[in-house]
Amino acid sequence: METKAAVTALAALAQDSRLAVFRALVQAGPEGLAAGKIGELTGIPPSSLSFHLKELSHAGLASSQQAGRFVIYRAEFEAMNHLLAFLTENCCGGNPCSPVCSQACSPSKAST
Amino acid sequence: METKAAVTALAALAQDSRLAVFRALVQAGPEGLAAGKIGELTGIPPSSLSFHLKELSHAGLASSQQAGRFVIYRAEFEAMNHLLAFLTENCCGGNPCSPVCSQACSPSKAST
DNA sequence: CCAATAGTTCGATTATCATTGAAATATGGA
DNA sequence: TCCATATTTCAATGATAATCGAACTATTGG
Repeated sequence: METKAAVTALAALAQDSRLAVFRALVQAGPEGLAAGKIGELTGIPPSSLSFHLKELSHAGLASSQQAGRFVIYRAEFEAMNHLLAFLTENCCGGNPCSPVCSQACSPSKAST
Repeated sequence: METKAAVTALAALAQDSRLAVFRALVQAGPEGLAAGKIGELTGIPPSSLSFHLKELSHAGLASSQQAGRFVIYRAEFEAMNHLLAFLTENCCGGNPCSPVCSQACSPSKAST
């Protein structure tokens, strides 16, 4: 991941509403959430929400899919992983170290 | 980690110069870098650099220590880990999953 | 085709942030 | 003490971002 993409992604997350939206999507998992449901969970008004969802999508951290009248949004887990990896890349000059070793979630195999 | 701290940390990283500075600090490891050295590595002019270092420190992502004429800056690895954990917290609703499992650096024990 | 539901776009306003030269401060050595 | 080196503060400027009501588009069912 290049610097520019990382900055864009970080900027997308560096905002109250968008961080709340993104975390909701992460917690929802691969099934995603309809825009309306996100609004319900976060209390963000529709026009603002749409704006923020577009930002997240544009940053590559979320994707959308039309499903009838609804638009389903999903977290882009791979982009997220790339971002985390970028932030800690070559930690401590590549020498054996332990400062930064995040363990995001259960390492078990996906059940979906 | 609460939302506010996370937004502050993300905002601190969501900027070209600061991201470059932070990554340099991560790669430097626990020994840190003098401000001048960071300027040398990144090409950021002193006044700008000082501004950005203050932002990173204020966000809790870096710390500083006076050492003679120099000021040594270090990445705050623990804050970083908390941030990464916060972003992926309760991933997929806590169910066994694999979407987000970053492996930041060698899991071996620190040698420092 | 019409009404209802789901989301998005637009636009005007407000607020916040990045940049950097010049001046100030701090430290160490002769 | 005095100078050179290292870093920070100040202040003015320019640029970018957040907010949200109202109007618009899209889809479904009757």
